[in-house]
Amino acid sequence: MARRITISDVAKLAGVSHQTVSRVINNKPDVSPATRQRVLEVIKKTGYRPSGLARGLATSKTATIGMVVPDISNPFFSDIARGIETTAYERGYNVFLCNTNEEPERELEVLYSLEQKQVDGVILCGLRQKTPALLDALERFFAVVLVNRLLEEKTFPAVMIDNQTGAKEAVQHLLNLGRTNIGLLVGPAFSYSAKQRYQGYIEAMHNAGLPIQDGWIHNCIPTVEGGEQAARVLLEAHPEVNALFCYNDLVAVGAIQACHALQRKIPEDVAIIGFDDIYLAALVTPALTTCRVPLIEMGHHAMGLLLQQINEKHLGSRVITVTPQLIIRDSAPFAHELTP
Amino acid sequence: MARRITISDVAKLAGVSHQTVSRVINNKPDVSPATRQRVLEVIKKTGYRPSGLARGLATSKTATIGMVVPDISNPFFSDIARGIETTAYERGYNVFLCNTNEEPERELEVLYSLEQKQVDGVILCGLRQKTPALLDALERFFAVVLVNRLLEEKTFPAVMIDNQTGAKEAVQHLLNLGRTNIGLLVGPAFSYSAKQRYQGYIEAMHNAGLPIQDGWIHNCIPTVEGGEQAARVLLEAHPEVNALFCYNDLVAVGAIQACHALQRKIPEDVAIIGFDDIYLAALVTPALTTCRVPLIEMGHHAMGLLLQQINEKHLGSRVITVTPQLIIRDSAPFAHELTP
DNA sequence: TAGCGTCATGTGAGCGCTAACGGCAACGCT
DNA sequence: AGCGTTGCCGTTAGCGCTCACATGACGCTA
Repeated sequence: MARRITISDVAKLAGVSHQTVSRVINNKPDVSPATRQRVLEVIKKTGYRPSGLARGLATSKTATIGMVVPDISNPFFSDIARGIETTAYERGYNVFLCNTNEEPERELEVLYSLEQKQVDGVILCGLRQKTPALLDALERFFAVVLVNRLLEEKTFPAVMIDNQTGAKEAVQHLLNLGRTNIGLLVGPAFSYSAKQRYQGYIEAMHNAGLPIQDGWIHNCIPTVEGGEQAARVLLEAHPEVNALFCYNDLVAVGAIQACHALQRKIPEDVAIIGFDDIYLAALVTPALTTCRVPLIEMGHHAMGLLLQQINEKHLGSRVITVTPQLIIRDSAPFAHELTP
Repeated sequence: MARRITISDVAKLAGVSHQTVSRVINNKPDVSPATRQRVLEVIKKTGYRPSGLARGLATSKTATIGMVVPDISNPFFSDIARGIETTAYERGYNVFLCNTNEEPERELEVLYSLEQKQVDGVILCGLRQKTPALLDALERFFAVVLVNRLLEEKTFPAVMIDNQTGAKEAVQHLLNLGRTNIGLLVGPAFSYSAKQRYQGYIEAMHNAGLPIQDGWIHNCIPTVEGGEQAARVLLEAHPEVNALFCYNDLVAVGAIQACHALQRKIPEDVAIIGFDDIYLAALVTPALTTCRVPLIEMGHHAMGLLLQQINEKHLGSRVITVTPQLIIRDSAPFAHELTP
């Protein structure tokens, strides 16, 4: 492992100053073609690679952004990450992907870490905490974008999902299917998205002139297991329920499992709709009707907002909202597709 | 956005030299308790944060490692990432997770990028390329660990799966189930893992004194769609096949879909086994029998090997091999569980 | 011819940190 | 008393790059 080749080594070998080498590697115009060629040849021959650390220190820019997610295994976040990364790559930025493993206290640690690395900005997906320390930490970044979460205490540019409209349309689809006894597995009690999806459910039921049955609405952990348990409890207590709108696809898969266990046919006895359209939704049996959230597109938007902030500096509380699209599959088909 | 507080600012305010501040933040012993306290108070009051860039430049160490994966959405890789990250976190290292989006040429770009950032080492999962340029790039890193891939041209420490044993046991399970017409969806033609899983299939069939039927063996793209297509073609051409061993769980899910389309009952008509036990395997219907690869454990091993290399420097061609474990579910149950 | 502007290149300093070495005082041992 | 060791702290230089400014040569215009 030899000592690294530096800009000074290249300068000596090319017979120019270190500044000329810098001009060449940064594509500055004020270098003669002959000198440029000579320097490029030395660079190629020696395999010289600029140090990103030194460049970052000198320029206060690293062309790197941080992305923080609660769980990289969750397709919801990994699809957003893909969108962010594609846009970042196109614009010459690297993405430093940090996973907090669903441990909220690690969000602060990760932010400190990213600050030390002097990333040019951060994108936070599904923020779990909002302590004063965390808000302080966010303030120290030049550019910040939130995804799927707003903060009342401080506004940042954000990319949001129109959860209410998505939920309303999902419930409307169930109503179109002739179902009026519609249950709601609403996800975590204090979840931002859950509140909005609940509002969408309420709106659709009101629009149809139907009363809200508290017994048909259950909170649940947003996992397959959480969904299975809540659906089982709800359906056992309320066998009249003939449709379920679920907080997300994982919860919906759990509800499918509960129906199987209770010998309830899907969609004949209970129609089921999820939310997100993660890749799993099309692979389970029956294939899941769901609200597709354009996750990769959200990633593009988030990176776009961050770049604007980095380049223009004042974006205030700009919010981009994406609209879910209902994807009809077997778990809640169109009315005419349902065998009588 | 104020100018960042530096070590010199803290030194002035605390009335000491910058070197003393450095000693304090690095927990060096040769500072008096009174001086240390004074400095720590200034640090807390000013919110000073050391620059990781400057530290990296001065020490040639960044306490950061790179991890390269072909597709972060694939649970196989995201689970390995979790294992890597847990071990890295415990040892004070950050993980820079880089996704090549299944574009092999991006592997080289990502490696250049990681080199600029002067990461202390890299872990490469599922390497797709092995060009001379790529090998050169790998040589420039102080520490390198491969996951699920070896290179003939150059040895690096690696974490491997005992694909052959896993495959042999999966096929043995099918034989125990009384199936002798066992098909193999073998994955990509030039895949390292595919060759070993093929060998395991051959070994088990030979052990049972059964001839190898070439028509029962198909290559396929390692996706759900690839598996669905290959299974359909194979089962249509060879309706006598009553069991399928599949390259991985995604391919197996595809095979499940093909059986449904062909009105072949699982497992009564065709028993199916996958490989990996990604999270999806337990959620499809019927739940998938598969060889569970301890992915998180692989991540722990990979990071462990990398740390050894960073700290001790000469690990040669050390290879850790993990053994898959057969997980019996509905797609290929035990013989006594099969209804006659 | 003199002065000014442009082009190409070089010199010096600084970004923020750590390593290496030096200086000084206090203490203990011979 | 003299020497060596330890503890504490400070000064200097360097890591590898970029920015700012300076310099010399050349060409053009008044």
